[in-house]
Amino acid sequence: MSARWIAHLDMDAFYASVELLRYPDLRGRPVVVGGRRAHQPEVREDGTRSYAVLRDYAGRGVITTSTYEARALGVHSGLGLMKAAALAPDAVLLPADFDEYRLHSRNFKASVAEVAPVIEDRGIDEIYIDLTDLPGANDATPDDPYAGLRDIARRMKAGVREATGLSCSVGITPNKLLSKIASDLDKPDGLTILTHAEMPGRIWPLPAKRINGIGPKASAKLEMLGVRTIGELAAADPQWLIEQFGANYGQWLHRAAHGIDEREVVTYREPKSISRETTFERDLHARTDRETLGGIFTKLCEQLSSDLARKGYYAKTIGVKLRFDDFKISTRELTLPEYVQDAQSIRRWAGLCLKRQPLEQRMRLIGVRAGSLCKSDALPESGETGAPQLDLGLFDAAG
DNA sequence: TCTGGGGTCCTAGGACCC
DNA sequence: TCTGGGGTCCTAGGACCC
Repeated sequence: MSARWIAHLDMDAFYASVELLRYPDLRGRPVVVGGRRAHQPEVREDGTRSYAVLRDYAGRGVITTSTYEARALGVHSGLGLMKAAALAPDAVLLPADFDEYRLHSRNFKASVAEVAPVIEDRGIDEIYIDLTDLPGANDATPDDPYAGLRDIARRMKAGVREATGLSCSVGITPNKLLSKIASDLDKPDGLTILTHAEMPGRIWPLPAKRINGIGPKASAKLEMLGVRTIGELAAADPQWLIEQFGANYGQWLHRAAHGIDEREVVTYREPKSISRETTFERDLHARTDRETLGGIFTKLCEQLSSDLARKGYYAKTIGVKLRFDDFKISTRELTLPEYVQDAQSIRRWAGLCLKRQPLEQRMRLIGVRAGSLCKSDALPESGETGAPQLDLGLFDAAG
């Protein structure tokens, strides 16, 4: 296999940076985005703006993004707003404006595509780019073996800035796994190019959880086993890792720690599922809040239906998800006798799923999910869908 | 006063079929 | 009375990511 060059490009503090574009007077201040009921800035009579600050926020919600000034105070994404308020009461709080972020997202991706067209979408603020076949990618000068890659990266970064006014960080390595780590090494506005030769110096000292795919659970277990850094993970006996984590994950851990990753840059993927969920303002109970819940549930089904229609999909499985007051999650799903898209059908099947849920506990979230998707124009002829897989009388009896 | 909303992938048991 | 294996589908839960 010939060597590859894969870039990972990550927008710097994306949502917060977009907000700073329209509220430049906030530059330099700690700013966080999040909270469904956060207040819009108000314009005073003298033309200056007044902003909501964290200390005034009451209710549910987490930080979606924060500026680097806020992060310095310990306020980063995922943190509950109430906890964040304790750390940084004077930080400015702005509501999320996803339409605006999506607009900038499209713009930055389009500008990168003009430099390098083989792009894998990884959400609203990051992409992988395959640079392998780009002219000049392997150009070197006497003082810089990566002069060609550096030039490509500079053109991408300049294009992103021109298209959006925003900065991004880029990592370039032989694969996605290493590039993802590399793009984070020099944030913000960074550029890091490295190969396997630099791993011992630059990658192995990092904590194991910096590897994409080692989350809170795995890293806690690794730590318990005395493995803290990627280097320690690389030094671990692969057989021992398999014993601890199972064949698949154990083997993957070993390979990841050695920077081995053959995954291709995938330029298009069909969606596997589409879902809608919402967390309530306060916990609700199936009995005492029946009508409120019913209204929310119906609305979610309608939203899901219009999402399916807009994207051109039908679904053959429908599922519901509940999150209870203790944060435990319960899901139920059904494979349907036919493909559905309309809100009434979704609501009917989702209702059946709901009937099979335990409903004693208070709930904080409800969600509806459509799976086993099929493009509208590729639906099987009616009659081909076959007989119902389940005797629905079963559920009536179960109540 | 904890903890959003949208996804993907993996595992594992049971049903069912050959 | 004891005893197959393999393959696929369905379902629930859980880890992880942005």
